[in-house]
Amino acid sequence: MLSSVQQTEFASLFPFIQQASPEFQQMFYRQVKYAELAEGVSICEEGQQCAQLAMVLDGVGRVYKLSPGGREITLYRIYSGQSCVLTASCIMNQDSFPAMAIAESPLRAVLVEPSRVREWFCREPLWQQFIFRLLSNRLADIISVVEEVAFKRIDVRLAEQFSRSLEQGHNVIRKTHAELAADVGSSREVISRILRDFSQRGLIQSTRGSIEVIDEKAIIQLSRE
Amino acid sequence: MLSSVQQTEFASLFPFIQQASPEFQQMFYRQVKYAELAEGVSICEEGQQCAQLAMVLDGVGRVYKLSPGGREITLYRIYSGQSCVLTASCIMNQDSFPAMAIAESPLRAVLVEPSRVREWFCREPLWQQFIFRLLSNRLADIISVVEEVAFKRIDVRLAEQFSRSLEQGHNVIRKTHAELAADVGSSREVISRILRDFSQRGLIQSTRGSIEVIDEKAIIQLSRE
DNA sequence: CGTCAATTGGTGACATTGTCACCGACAGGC
DNA sequence: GCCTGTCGGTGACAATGTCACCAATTGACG
Repeated sequence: MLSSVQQTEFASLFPFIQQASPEFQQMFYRQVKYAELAEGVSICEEGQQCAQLAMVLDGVGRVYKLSPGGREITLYRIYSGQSCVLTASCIMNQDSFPAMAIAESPLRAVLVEPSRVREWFCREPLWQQFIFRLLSNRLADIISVVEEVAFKRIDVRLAEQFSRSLEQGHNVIRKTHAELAADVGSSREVISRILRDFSQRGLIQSTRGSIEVIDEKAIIQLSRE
Repeated sequence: MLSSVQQTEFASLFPFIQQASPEFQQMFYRQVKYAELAEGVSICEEGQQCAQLAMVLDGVGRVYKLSPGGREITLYRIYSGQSCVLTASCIMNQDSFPAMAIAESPLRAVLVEPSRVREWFCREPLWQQFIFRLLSNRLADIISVVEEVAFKRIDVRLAEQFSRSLEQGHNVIRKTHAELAADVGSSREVISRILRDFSQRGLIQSTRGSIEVIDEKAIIQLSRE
């Protein structure tokens, strides 16, 4: 059950709910739960059944693959107003989860029971459409990950990451080399070497745990290669 | 409109249709088309709107990404009883197609108009479920492609391909080095070198355009690394 | 404040993979 | 038999991944 404040917040982030009938809305809000997850908490483990579908109000979730050798690659991130499709898909098919998910920052979310997810999918077209859109957007996301990994040099992919930060107005990226490596699916040493080159060429300035973009134009140009 | 022979074939490959009401079945068969595509014909180009959803009766389709530099990587294949989800997903969302698809062997398929795909998705739960399942299975497929590309050595991935052929009872693989490269997302030269090693170690015997697996156990073991 | 352990980043050496520029061998059409 | 295009092979070099270290910095704790 959500409080009315929570309901308002939810409705502004998941606007499809506003188009539903008052009855559905009421039932929906009655049957879901509100939850907070601390940073770093695991949401879903590889191979597990999914306990619930999380619809994110605030914070960032990260879904990634882990290799036996300990390397990682980020598949996609979940921001507010989104939800973890993999969870949705494996809930719908009663499958096990093919990846890992953690709270990358403190998360506030609305949780839905698997049985409700399925029930509403059959009964409520708006819910159905929400889930379906999510799923097919993620499919596109992950295809672009394949493209990146298969075809692009790592320096270019790092530049892309930095460009994305720049677009959001952040020219300082607070990440360790290891975290960047996990994002692009490479290893720390490789990232270190590339960042050293970037530094020497005057593109960035790097300190422990954070990177400042100096030559924005050059970074953006590199990211387009 | 499908002939009654075609209807029978379709129903055996897409059994969900048998559970639908007679009215739906009738309407379905009346509103779809039968088509044959020659080997090598393009089904969908990158960035295009999808003209129709193809449900494959016979033959194999291949969906792949192309890099600017001319390299390729196979995302998944479409066998009989399946359908191209990407098509489905971009039809549903009226999106453009994020990859390429071609007929890898002569294809016989049933074609559905985009407007029907959407209409039935809203009206017929069985159709909905069929599309949804397809989509979420492909999501899992593509995630495993990411995993392969990001974490596995190419010799291992080649061995996996050969293992899959062996499982189907084929110890001769009729593919060129360039085709194998396109499958795993590498370049011909790399494949050539690895196959030379395989040959020298007595794992395979290779002639122009085809590869014979000699040491099945070793190939299977390598594929598990 | 000083000490210790964990985290972060740096490095050299070497294996794997990707790219480029070739070349020769082979097959099918004529 | 002669072309032409496809197929495969190769050497050289660049980019990336892996391993085994080490040094610097940070934070916790006494």
